[in-house]
Amino acid sequence: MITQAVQDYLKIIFKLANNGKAVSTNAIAERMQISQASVTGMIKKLSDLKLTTHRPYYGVELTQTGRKIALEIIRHHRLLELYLAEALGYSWDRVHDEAEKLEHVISEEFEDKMAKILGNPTADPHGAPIPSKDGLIEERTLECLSVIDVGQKVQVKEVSDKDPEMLRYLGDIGIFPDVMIDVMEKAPFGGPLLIKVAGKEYNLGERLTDNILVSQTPCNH
Amino acid sequence: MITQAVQDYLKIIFKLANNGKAVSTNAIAERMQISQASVTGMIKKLSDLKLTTHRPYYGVELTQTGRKIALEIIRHHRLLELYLAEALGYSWDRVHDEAEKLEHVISEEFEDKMAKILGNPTADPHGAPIPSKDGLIEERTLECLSVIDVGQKVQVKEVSDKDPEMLRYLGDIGIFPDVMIDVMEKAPFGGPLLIKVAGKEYNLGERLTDNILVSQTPCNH
DNA sequence: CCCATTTCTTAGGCATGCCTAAAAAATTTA
DNA sequence: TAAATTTTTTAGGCATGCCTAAGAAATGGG
Repeated sequence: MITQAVQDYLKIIFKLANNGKAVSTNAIAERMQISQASVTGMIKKLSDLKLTTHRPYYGVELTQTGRKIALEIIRHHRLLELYLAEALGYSWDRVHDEAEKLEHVISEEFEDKMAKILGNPTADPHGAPIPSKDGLIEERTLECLSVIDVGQKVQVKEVSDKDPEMLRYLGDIGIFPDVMIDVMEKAPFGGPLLIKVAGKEYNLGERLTDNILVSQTPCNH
Repeated sequence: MITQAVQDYLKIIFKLANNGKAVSTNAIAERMQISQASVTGMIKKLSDLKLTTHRPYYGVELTQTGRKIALEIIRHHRLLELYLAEALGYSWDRVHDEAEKLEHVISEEFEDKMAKILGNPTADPHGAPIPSKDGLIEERTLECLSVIDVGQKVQVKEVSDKDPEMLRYLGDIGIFPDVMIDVMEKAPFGGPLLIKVAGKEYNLGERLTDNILVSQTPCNH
Protein backbone atom coordinates (compact mmCIF):
# COMPACT_ATOMS: atom_id res chain seq x y z
CA MET A 1 0.00 0.00 0.00
CA ILE A 2 1.30 3.44 -0.96
CA THR A 3 0.35 5.31 2.20
CA GLN A 4 0.32 9.05 2.52
CA ALA A 5 3.54 8.86 4.55
CA VAL A 6 5.24 6.97 1.72
CA GLN A 7 4.07 9.57 -0.77
CA ASP A 8 5.44 12.35 1.39
CA TYR A 9 8.84 10.70 1.69
CA LEU A 10 9.09 10.12 -2.04
CA LYS A 11 8.15 13.71 -2.75
CA ILE A 12 10.70 15.09 -0.29
CA ILE A 13 13.43 12.81 -1.58
CA PHE A 14 12.72 13.92 -5.13
CA LYS A 15 12.89 17.56 -4.16
CA LEU A 16 16.05 17.22 -2.09
CA ALA A 17 17.76 15.23 -4.85
CA ASN A 18 17.32 18.26 -7.09
CA ASN A 19 19.44 17.09 -10.02
CA GLY A 20 19.97 13.46 -9.24
CA LYS A 21 22.17 13.67 -6.17
CA ALA A 22 21.73 11.07 -3.43
CA VAL A 23 19.94 12.36 -0.34
CA SER A 24 21.12 11.78 3.22
CA THR A 25 18.60 10.37 5.69
CA ASN A 26 19.68 13.29 7.83
CA ALA A 27 18.51 15.82 5.28
CA ILE A 28 15.16 14.06 5.04
CA ALA A 29 14.72 14.15 8.81
CA GLU A 30 15.55 17.84 8.88
CA ARG A 31 13.22 18.72 6.03
CA MET A 32 10.34 16.71 7.45
CA GLN A 33 10.96 17.82 11.02
CA ILE A 34 11.03 14.28 12.34
CA SER A 35 13.70 12.20 14.05
CA GLN A 36 16.50 10.50 12.16
CA ALA A 37 15.51 7.16 13.60
CA SER A 38 12.07 7.48 12.04
CA VAL A 39 13.64 8.17 8.68
CA THR A 40 15.88 5.13 8.94
CA GLY A 41 12.83 2.98 9.53
CA MET A 42 10.88 4.41 6.64
CA ILE A 43 13.80 4.27 4.22
CA LYS A 44 14.11 0.59 5.01
CA LYS A 45 10.46 0.19 4.18
CA LEU A 46 10.74 2.21 0.97
CA SER A 47 13.70 0.12 -0.12
CA ASP A 48 11.80 -3.09 0.64
CA LEU A 49 9.05 -1.72 -1.58
CA LYS A 50 11.67 -1.05 -4.29
CA LEU A 51 10.83 2.63 -4.31
CA THR A 52 14.30 3.74 -3.23
CA THR A 53 17.85 2.40 -3.08
CA HIS A 54 19.96 3.15 -0.05
CA ARG A 55 23.70 3.05 0.52
CA PRO A 56 24.50 4.06 4.14
CA TYR A 57 26.69 7.13 4.52
CA TYR A 58 26.14 7.81 0.84
CA GLY A 59 22.46 8.44 0.49
CA VAL A 60 19.01 7.51 -0.74
CA GLU A 61 17.96 7.56 -4.38
CA LEU A 62 14.60 6.99 -5.99
CA THR A 63 14.06 4.02 -8.26
CA GLN A 64 12.14 4.52 -11.48
CA THR A 65 8.95 3.49 -9.70
CA GLY A 66 9.64 5.79 -6.77
CA ARG A 67 10.34 8.71 -9.06
CA LYS A 68 7.15 8.08 -10.97
CA ILE A 69 5.08 8.20 -7.80
CA ALA A 70 6.87 11.32 -6.57
CA LEU A 71 6.16 13.10 -9.84
CA GLU A 72 2.54 12.05 -9.74
CA ILE A 73 2.13 13.64 -6.32
CA ILE A 74 3.97 16.76 -7.42
CA ARG A 75 1.72 16.95 -10.46
CA HIS A 76 -1.30 16.71 -8.18
CA HIS A 77 0.08 19.41 -5.93
CA ARG A 78 0.87 21.89 -8.66
CA LEU A 79 -2.28 21.33 -10.64
CA LEU A 80 -4.23 21.81 -7.41
CA GLU A 81 -2.42 25.03 -6.60
CA LEU A 82 -3.26 26.44 -9.99
CA TYR A 83 -6.82 25.18 -9.85
CA LEU A 84 -7.39 26.66 -6.41
CA ALA A 85 -6.08 30.00 -7.62
CA GLU A 86 -7.85 30.06 -10.97
CA ALA A 87 -11.13 28.30 -10.32
CA LEU A 88 -11.78 28.97 -6.66
CA GLY A 89 -10.19 32.38 -6.36
CA TYR A 90 -7.54 31.50 -3.77
CA SER A 91 -4.75 34.04 -3.32
CA TRP A 92 -1.37 32.60 -4.23
CA ASP A 93 -0.16 32.57 -0.65
CA ARG A 94 -2.94 30.21 0.46
CA VAL A 95 -2.85 27.52 -2.17
CA HIS A 96 0.10 25.55 -0.81
CA ASP A 97 -1.37 24.27 2.43
CA GLU A 98 -4.65 23.27 0.85
CA ALA A 99 -2.91 21.49 -2.03
CA GLU A 100 -0.65 19.69 0.44
CA LYS A 101 -3.67 17.94 1.93
CA LEU A 102 -5.62 17.35 -1.27
CA GLU A 103 -2.71 15.98 -3.31
CA HIS A 104 -2.87 12.60 -1.56
CA VAL A 105 -6.57 12.16 -1.94
CA ILE A 106 -7.73 13.14 -5.41
CA SER A 107 -8.37 10.54 -8.10
CA GLU A 108 -6.94 10.34 -11.58
CA GLU A 109 -10.27 11.60 -12.81
CA PHE A 110 -10.02 14.70 -10.63
CA GLU A 111 -6.49 15.29 -11.86
CA ASP A 112 -7.52 14.94 -15.49
CA LYS A 113 -10.54 17.19 -15.12
CA MET A 114 -8.47 19.94 -13.53
CA ALA A 115 -5.82 19.65 -16.23
CA LYS A 116 -8.44 19.91 -18.94
CA ILE A 117 -10.20 22.89 -17.40
CA LEU A 118 -6.87 24.66 -16.94
CA GLY A 119 -5.80 23.88 -20.52
CA ASN A 120 -2.99 21.47 -19.63
CA PRO A 121 -0.88 24.05 -17.86
CA THR A 122 2.88 23.66 -17.49
CA ALA A 123 3.50 25.79 -14.39
CA ASP A 124 1.82 26.43 -11.05
CA PRO A 125 1.04 29.91 -9.66
CA HIS A 126 4.58 30.20 -8.26
CA GLY A 127 6.16 29.27 -11.56
CA ALA A 128 7.15 25.73 -10.64
CA PRO A 129 6.85 23.30 -13.55
CA ILE A 130 3.99 20.82 -13.53
CA PRO A 131 5.13 17.28 -14.41
CA SER A 132 3.30 15.76 -17.34
CA LYS A 133 0.88 12.90 -16.90
CA ASP A 134 3.52 10.44 -18.05
CA GLY A 135 6.08 11.60 -15.52
CA LEU A 136 8.23 14.10 -17.39
CA ILE A 137 9.26 17.34 -15.78
CA GLU A 138 10.93 20.35 -17.32
CA GLU A 139 14.62 20.56 -16.36
CA ARG A 140 15.65 24.08 -15.52
CA THR A 141 18.88 25.75 -14.59
CA LEU A 142 17.79 28.86 -12.74
CA GLU A 143 19.72 31.20 -10.51
CA CYS A 144 18.78 32.88 -7.28
CA LEU A 145 18.18 36.59 -7.66
CA SER A 146 20.75 37.01 -4.86
CA VAL A 147 23.63 35.97 -7.11
CA ILE A 148 22.79 38.13 -10.11
CA ASP A 149 25.28 40.88 -10.95
CA VAL A 150 24.43 44.55 -10.81
CA GLY A 151 23.25 45.93 -14.12
CA GLN A 152 21.60 42.70 -15.28
CA LYS A 153 18.00 42.49 -16.39
CA VAL A 154 16.46 39.15 -15.47
CA GLN A 155 13.11 37.41 -15.73
CA VAL A 156 11.41 35.92 -12.67
CA LYS A 157 10.81 32.24 -13.25
CA GLU A 158 9.78 30.85 -9.89
CA VAL A 159 9.31 31.81 -6.27
CA SER A 160 9.18 29.57 -3.23
CA ASP A 161 5.64 28.65 -2.19
CA LYS A 162 6.53 27.85 1.41
CA ASP A 163 6.12 31.19 3.19
CA PRO A 164 2.72 32.84 2.75
CA GLU A 165 3.90 36.12 4.22
CA MET A 166 6.72 36.35 1.72
CA LEU A 167 4.32 35.59 -1.10
CA ARG A 168 1.99 38.37 0.00
CA TYR A 169 4.84 40.84 0.03
CA LEU A 170 6.08 39.73 -3.38
CA GLY A 171 2.56 40.05 -4.71
CA ASP A 172 2.31 43.54 -3.24
CA ILE A 173 5.39 44.74 -5.06
CA GLY A 174 4.45 42.99 -8.27
CA ILE A 175 6.92 40.12 -8.36
CA PHE A 176 5.33 37.17 -10.14
CA PRO A 177 6.60 34.59 -12.62
CA ASP A 178 7.52 36.15 -16.00
CA VAL A 179 7.99 39.66 -14.57
CA MET A 180 11.26 41.42 -15.52
CA ILE A 181 13.59 42.75 -12.84
CA ASP A 182 16.50 45.22 -13.13
CA VAL A 183 19.27 44.68 -10.61
CA MET A 184 20.37 48.23 -9.75
CA GLU A 185 22.65 47.99 -6.73
CA LYS A 186 24.03 45.33 -4.46
CA ALA A 187 25.21 46.05 -0.93
CA PRO A 188 28.20 43.95 0.16
CA PHE A 189 28.21 41.06 2.66
CA GLY A 190 24.74 39.80 1.83
CA GLY A 191 23.23 43.23 2.17
CA PRO A 192 20.04 44.23 0.42
CA LEU A 193 19.63 44.28 -3.32
CA LEU A 194 18.16 47.33 -4.99
CA ILE A 195 15.91 46.27 -7.84
CA LYS A 196 13.49 47.92 -10.21
CA VAL A 197 10.17 46.27 -11.03
CA ALA A 198 7.63 47.92 -13.30
CA GLY A 199 9.35 51.25 -12.89
CA LYS A 200 9.52 51.21 -9.10
CA GLU A 201 12.55 50.49 -6.93
CA TYR A 202 12.70 48.21 -3.91
CA ASN A 203 15.36 47.03 -1.48
CA LEU A 204 15.14 43.29 -0.97
CA GLY A 205 16.89 41.36 1.82
CA GLU A 206 18.74 38.12 1.20
CA ARG A 207 16.05 35.90 2.68
CA LEU A 208 13.85 37.17 -0.10
CA THR A 209 16.32 37.17 -2.98
CA ASP A 210 17.40 33.62 -2.15
CA ASN A 211 13.84 32.53 -2.81
CA ILE A 212 13.35 34.20 -6.16
CA LEU A 213 14.59 32.15 -9.07
CA VAL A 214 15.37 33.98 -12.29
CA SER A 215 16.88 33.38 -15.69
CA GLN A 216 19.14 35.81 -17.49
CA THR A 217 18.17 34.70 -20.94
CA PRO A 218 14.42 34.83 -20.96
CA CYS A 219 13.33 31.67 -22.69
CA ASN A 220 10.00 31.64 -24.47
CA HIS A 221 7.37 29.34 -23.16
CA MET B 1 -7.60 15.26 17.75
CA ILE B 2 -10.60 14.70 15.53
CA THR B 3 -9.19 11.99 13.30
CA GLN B 4 -10.72 10.87 10.06
CA ALA B 5 -11.93 7.70 11.77
CA VAL B 6 -13.73 9.80 14.39
CA GLN B 7 -15.36 11.88 11.69
CA ASP B 8 -16.53 8.75 9.90
CA TYR B 9 -18.09 7.31 13.05
CA LEU B 10 -19.91 10.54 13.84
CA LYS B 11 -21.25 10.75 10.31
CA ILE B 12 -22.47 7.17 10.32
CA ILE B 13 -24.07 7.55 13.75
CA PHE B 14 -25.88 10.67 12.58
CA LYS B 15 -27.19 8.92 9.50
CA LEU B 16 -28.27 5.78 11.33
CA ALA B 17 -30.00 7.82 14.03
CA ASN B 18 -32.22 9.25 11.30
CA ASN B 19 -34.70 11.07 13.53
CA GLY B 20 -33.02 10.96 16.89
CA LYS B 21 -33.12 7.27 17.71
CA ALA B 22 -30.23 5.73 19.58
CA VAL B 23 -27.95 3.60 17.41
CA SER B 24 -26.72 0.13 18.35
CA THR B 25 -23.00 -0.54 18.16
CA ASN B 26 -24.03 -3.50 16.10
CA ALA B 27 -25.63 -1.35 13.44
CA ILE B 28 -22.51 0.77 13.25
CA ALA B 29 -20.32 -2.29 12.78
CA GLU B 30 -22.60 -3.56 10.05
CA ARG B 31 -22.75 -0.24 8.21
CA MET B 32 -19.01 0.32 8.40
CA GLN B 33 -18.16 -3.30 7.59
CA ILE B 34 -15.91 -3.67 10.61
CA SER B 35 -16.01 -5.88 13.68
CA GLN B 36 -18.22 -5.16 16.66
CA ALA B 37 -15.23 -5.15 18.96
CA SER B 38 -13.69 -2.32 16.99
CA VAL B 39 -16.86 -0.31 17.34
CA THR B 40 -16.95 -0.87 21.10
CA GLY B 41 -13.45 0.52 21.35
CA MET B 42 -14.16 3.55 19.25
CA ILE B 43 -17.45 4.34 20.99
CA LYS B 44 -15.58 4.36 24.26
CA LYS B 45 -13.17 6.85 22.78
CA LEU B 46 -15.92 9.00 21.33
CA SER B 47 -17.68 9.07 24.68
CA ASP B 48 -14.43 10.02 26.43
CA LEU B 49 -14.19 12.88 23.96
CA LYS B 50 -17.78 13.84 24.83
CA LEU B 51 -18.87 13.40 21.24
CA THR B 52 -21.35 10.63 22.03
CA THR B 53 -23.21 9.19 24.98
CA HIS B 54 -23.55 5.45 25.28
CA ARG B 55 -25.90 3.28 27.27
CA PRO B 56 -25.09 -0.41 26.66
CA TYR B 57 -27.91 -2.44 25.13
CA TYR B 58 -29.73 0.80 24.45
CA GLY B 59 -27.52 2.64 22.05
CA VAL B 60 -25.24 5.49 21.11
CA GLU B 61 -26.35 9.08 20.70
CA LEU B 62 -24.48 12.13 19.51
CA THR B 63 -23.87 15.00 21.89
CA GLN B 64 -24.35 18.53 20.61
CA THR B 65 -20.66 18.69 19.78
CA GLY B 66 -20.73 15.34 18.05
CA ARG B 67 -23.76 16.31 16.01
CA LYS B 68 -22.12 19.55 15.00
CA ILE B 69 -19.06 17.76 13.69
CA ALA B 70 -21.17 15.17 11.89
CA LEU B 71 -23.15 17.89 10.15
CA GLU B 72 -19.99 19.70 9.17
CA ILE B 73 -18.67 16.59 7.45
CA ILE B 74 -21.99 15.96 5.78
CA ARG B 75 -22.00 19.56 4.58
CA HIS B 76 -18.54 19.05 3.15
CA HIS B 77 -19.63 15.87 1.44
CA ARG B 78 -22.75 17.25 -0.16
CA LEU B 79 -21.22 20.54 -1.23
CA LEU B 80 -18.38 18.56 -2.76
CA GLU B 81 -20.76 16.28 -4.61
CA LEU B 82 -22.53 19.24 -6.12
CA TYR B 83 -19.29 21.06 -6.87
CA LEU B 84 -17.79 18.02 -8.59
CA ALA B 85 -20.90 17.69 -10.72
CA GLU B 86 -21.36 21.36 -11.54
CA ALA B 87 -17.83 22.70 -11.74
CA LEU B 88 -15.79 19.71 -12.81
CA GLY B 89 -18.36 17.92 -14.92
CA TYR B 90 -18.57 14.71 -12.93
CA SER B 91 -21.51 12.48 -13.69
CA TRP B 92 -23.79 12.02 -10.69
CA ASP B 93 -22.82 8.39 -10.21
CA ARG B 94 -19.15 9.25 -9.68
CA VAL B 95 -19.32 12.09 -7.18
CA HIS B 96 -19.87 10.04 -4.05
CA ASP B 97 -16.54 8.23 -3.84
CA GLU B 98 -14.51 11.33 -4.60
CA ALA B 99 -16.43 13.41 -2.06
CA GLU B 100 -15.97 10.68 0.52
CA LYS B 101 -12.22 11.18 0.42
CA LEU B 102 -12.17 14.95 0.08
CA GLU B 103 -14.69 15.68 2.82
CA HIS B 104 -12.13 15.02 5.56
CA VAL B 105 -9.44 17.16 4.07
CA ILE B 106 -10.82 20.44 2.78
CA SER B 107 -10.53 23.63 4.81
CA GLU B 108 -13.26 26.02 5.87
CA GLU B 109 -12.06 28.31 3.13
CA PHE B 110 -12.54 25.61 0.52
CA GLU B 111 -16.00 24.91 1.87
CA ASP B 112 -16.96 28.58 1.79
CA LYS B 113 -15.61 29.13 -1.70
CA MET B 114 -17.56 26.18 -3.06
CA ALA B 115 -20.72 27.35 -1.35
CA LYS B 116 -20.35 30.82 -2.79
CA ILE B 117 -19.64 29.61 -6.32
CA LEU B 118 -22.64 27.28 -6.15
CA GLY B 119 -24.88 30.02 -4.77
CA ASN B 120 -25.37 28.54 -1.30
CA PRO B 121 -27.17 25.45 -2.52
CA THR B 122 -29.54 23.51 -0.28
CA ALA B 123 -29.38 20.09 -1.92
CA ASP B 124 -26.75 17.84 -3.48
CA PRO B 125 -27.08 16.19 -6.91
CA HIS B 126 -29.07 13.31 -5.43
CA GLY B 127 -31.47 15.64 -3.67
CA ALA B 128 -30.09 15.21 -0.15
CA PRO B 129 -30.25 18.40 1.91
CA ILE B 130 -27.01 20.28 2.57
CA PRO B 131 -26.67 21.32 6.22
CA SER B 132 -26.15 25.03 6.72
CA LYS B 133 -22.83 26.41 7.90
CA ASP B 134 -24.19 26.76 11.43
CA GLY B 135 -25.29 23.14 11.61
CA LEU B 136 -28.96 23.18 10.67
CA ILE B 137 -30.39 20.58 8.35
CA GLU B 138 -33.76 20.45 6.69
CA GLU B 139 -36.04 17.89 8.33
CA ARG B 140 -37.96 15.90 5.83
CA THR B 141 -40.61 13.24 6.02
CA LEU B 142 -40.31 11.44 2.74
CA GLU B 143 -41.65 8.11 1.62
CA CYS B 144 -40.09 5.37 -0.44
CA LEU B 145 -41.57 5.09 -3.90
CA SER B 146 -42.19 1.44 -3.07
CA VAL B 147 -44.96 2.29 -0.58
CA ILE B 148 -46.87 4.76 -2.76
CA ASP B 149 -50.38 3.70 -3.79
CA VAL B 150 -51.39 3.11 -7.36
CA GLY B 151 -52.83 6.19 -9.01
CA GLN B 152 -50.75 8.67 -7.05
CA LYS B 153 -48.60 11.31 -8.68
CA VAL B 154 -45.46 12.02 -6.64
CA GLN B 155 -42.37 14.16 -6.87
CA VAL B 156 -38.90 12.66 -6.59
CA LYS B 157 -37.06 14.29 -3.73
CA GLU B 158 -33.97 12.20 -3.23
CA VAL B 159 -32.23 9.06 -4.45
CA SER B 160 -29.55 7.04 -2.72
CA ASP B 161 -26.03 7.95 -3.79
CA LYS B 162 -24.46 4.64 -2.82
CA ASP B 163 -24.80 2.54 -5.95
CA PRO B 164 -23.32 4.10 -9.10
CA GLU B 165 -24.93 1.54 -11.37
CA MET B 166 -28.36 2.34 -10.00
CA LEU B 167 -27.71 6.05 -10.47
CA ARG B 168 -26.73 5.52 -14.08
CA TYR B 169 -29.93 3.62 -14.73
CA LEU B 170 -32.05 6.23 -13.00
CA GLY B 171 -30.33 8.91 -15.03
CA ASP B 172 -31.01 6.95 -18.22
CA ILE B 173 -34.74 6.82 -17.59
CA GLY B 174 -34.85 10.43 -16.44
CA ILE B 175 -35.38 10.03 -12.71
CA PHE B 176 -33.78 12.98 -10.90
CA PRO B 177 -34.79 15.12 -7.94
CA ASP B 178 -37.91 17.23 -8.67
CA VAL B 179 -39.12 14.98 -11.48
CA MET B 180 -42.79 13.90 -11.26
CA ILE B 181 -43.72 10.22 -11.33
CA ASP B 182 -47.10 8.57 -11.93
CA VAL B 183 -47.60 5.25 -10.15
CA MET B 184 -49.56 3.19 -12.66
CA GLU B 185 -49.57 -0.39 -11.39
CA LYS B 186 -48.19 -2.35 -8.52
CA ALA B 187 -47.57 -6.08 -8.69
CA PRO B 188 -48.21 -7.88 -5.38
CA PHE B 189 -45.61 -9.36 -3.00
CA GLY B 190 -42.93 -6.78 -3.69
CA GLY B 191 -43.25 -7.19 -7.42
CA PRO B 192 -42.30 -4.46 -9.84
CA LEU B 193 -43.96 -1.06 -9.92
CA LEU B 194 -45.14 0.30 -13.22
CA ILE B 195 -44.48 4.03 -13.36
CA LYS B 196 -44.68 6.79 -15.91
CA VAL B 197 -41.93 9.40 -16.17
CA ALA B 198 -42.03 12.14 -18.78
CA GLY B 199 -44.60 10.20 -20.77
CA LYS B 200 -42.75 6.90 -20.81
CA GLU B 201 -43.50 3.81 -18.74
CA TYR B 202 -41.01 1.66 -16.83
CA ASN B 203 -41.17 -1.35 -14.56
CA LEU B 204 -39.03 -0.82 -11.48
CA GLY B 205 -38.00 -3.57 -9.04
CA GLU B 206 -38.17 -3.13 -5.30
CA ARG B 207 -34.43 -2.65 -4.86
CA LEU B 208 -34.85 0.45 -6.96
CA THR B 209 -38.11 1.80 -5.56
CA ASP B 210 -36.83 1.41 -2.01
CA ASN B 211 -34.08 3.85 -2.87
CA ILE B 212 -36.20 6.56 -4.42
CA LEU B 213 -37.66 8.98 -1.89
CA VAL B 214 -40.68 10.98 -2.92
CA SER B 215 -43.26 13.32 -1.49
CA GLN B 216 -46.93 13.26 -2.36
CA THR B 217 -47.50 16.95 -1.76
CA PRO B 218 -44.84 18.63 -3.86
CA CYS B 219 -43.49 21.40 -1.69
CA ASN B 220 -42.05 24.44 -3.38
CA HIS B 221 -38.41 25.18 -2.88
C1' DC C 1 -38.05 -18.98 35.68
C1' DC C 2 -34.42 -20.72 33.04
C1' DC C 3 -32.03 -21.44 28.83
C1' DA C 4 -30.92 -20.00 24.17
C1' DT C 5 -30.03 -16.26 21.39
C1' DT C 6 -28.57 -11.86 20.52
C1' DT C 7 -25.76 -8.05 21.74
C1' DC C 8 -21.88 -6.15 23.62
C1' DT C 9 -17.27 -6.10 25.89
C1' DT C 10 -12.71 -7.80 27.21
C1' DA C 11 -8.28 -9.77 26.13
C1' DG C 12 -4.58 -10.16 23.33
C1' DG C 13 -2.49 -9.14 18.68
C1' DC C 14 -0.97 -6.73 14.50
C1' DA C 15 0.55 -2.86 11.24
C1' DT C 16 1.74 1.94 10.69
C1' DG C 17 4.56 5.57 11.85
C1' DC C 18 6.13 8.31 15.12
C1' DC C 19 9.36 8.97 19.52
C1' DT C 20 13.90 8.91 22.78
C1' DA C 21 18.13 7.00 24.20
C1' DA C 22 22.01 4.56 23.24
C1' DA C 23 25.15 2.02 20.27
C1' DA C 24 27.74 1.54 16.07
C1' DA C 25 29.91 2.95 11.90
C1' DA C 26 32.11 6.21 8.98
C1' DT C 27 34.50 10.56 8.49
C1' DT C 28 37.26 14.35 9.90
C1' DT C 29 40.82 16.33 12.63
C1' DA C 30 44.88 16.64 15.27
C1' DT D 1 46.81 6.70 13.32
C1' DA D 2 43.95 7.52 17.11
C1' DA D 3 40.55 10.52 18.98
C1' DA D 4 36.64 13.44 18.21
C1' DT D 5 32.75 14.32 15.57
C1' DT D 6 29.11 13.36 12.55
C1' DT D 7 25.95 10.22 10.62
C1' DT D 8 23.22 6.33 10.85
C1' DT D 9 21.14 2.38 13.03
C1' DT D 10 19.21 -0.47 16.78
C1' DA D 11 16.29 -1.14 20.76
C1' DG D 12 12.34 -0.37 23.10
C1' DG D 13 7.99 2.47 23.50
C1' DC D 14 3.61 4.74 22.39
C1' DA D 15 -0.93 5.95 20.00
C1' DT D 16 -4.29 4.82 16.53
C1' DG D 17 -7.40 1.72 14.79
C1' DC D 18 -8.15 -2.46 13.07
C1' DC D 19 -8.55 -7.83 13.94
C1' DT D 20 -10.16 -12.69 16.16
C1' DA D 21 -11.66 -15.39 19.91
C1' DA D 22 -13.79 -15.83 24.01
C1' DG D 23 -16.49 -14.20 27.87
C1' DA D 24 -20.37 -11.51 29.97
C1' DA D 25 -24.79 -9.30 29.99
C1' DA D 26 -29.40 -8.52 28.52
C1' DT D 27 -33.56 -10.22 26.06
C1' DG D 28 -37.11 -13.35 24.66
C1' DG D 29 -39.30 -17.92 24.10
C1' DG D 30 -40.87 -22.01 26.19
